[in-house]
Amino acid sequence: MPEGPSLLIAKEQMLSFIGKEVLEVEGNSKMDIQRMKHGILEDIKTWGKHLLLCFPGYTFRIHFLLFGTYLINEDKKTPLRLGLHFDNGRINFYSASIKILEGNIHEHYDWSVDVMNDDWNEKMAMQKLYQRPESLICDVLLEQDIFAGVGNIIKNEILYRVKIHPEAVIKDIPKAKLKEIVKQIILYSFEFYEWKKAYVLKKHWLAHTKKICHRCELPLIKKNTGKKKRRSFFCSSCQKLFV
DNA sequence: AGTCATGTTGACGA
DNA sequence: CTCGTCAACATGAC
Repeated sequence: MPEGPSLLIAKEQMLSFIGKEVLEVEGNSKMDIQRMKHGILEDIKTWGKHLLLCFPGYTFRIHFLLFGTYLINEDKKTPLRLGLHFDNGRINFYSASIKILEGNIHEHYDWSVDVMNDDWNEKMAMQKLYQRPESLICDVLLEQDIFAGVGNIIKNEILYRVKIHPEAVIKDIPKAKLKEIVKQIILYSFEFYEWKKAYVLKKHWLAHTKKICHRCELPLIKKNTGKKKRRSFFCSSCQKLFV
């Protein structure tokens, strides 16, 4: 469920609950989820991979981690982490991480680092890249402080698109190319969003989980790369360490 | 059936 | 203090 575009879809599917009173709360979360009972859901926001249920004076932050899911007006067998009932339906969250953020939500988040947000600031992202010349591009793309919402799929797909090797060092990548990478992150994230909504996301993957490079027919390399050791799929012929 | 993965945090030791 | 490593959480696709 995780990457940023999926969170935006989740939010859209829950819009009808905004402005509604929470009539009943259930679930095995250790947080004080009963606090939401009789609360009015003021707004739903997303920041990167965070889904934010905003109430007056506090916000419940839902993070799906690797396995988290949600259902609207449906149940499944796995333990319910959090269920919210409204007069027009209900939301169930499973194996998600839940935290409470006190006070004004804007005090907690910098919206300009969220790649799906209208306030996304490309220049700030570029500056943060320049500040990390020794980092590998595969690590930096997953940094939520720089590219909130980018996950491993987006990482692999955009590096394949721009023909940059995941183990390329930032300082070896020309600024124009770095800028192209940052622009592709935004472009691809919105394509991801459209494809996911249409249930055709996987068939548009060019690199992630793929075995063959469709450009040169050579086998794609599968390797855990960088300090984060997350799996990368790449073509060692098409994708360059130095440009 | 066993492996592994769209993720993050916290503990621990060097 | 910072860095790297590891465990923990927990589900479903293959």
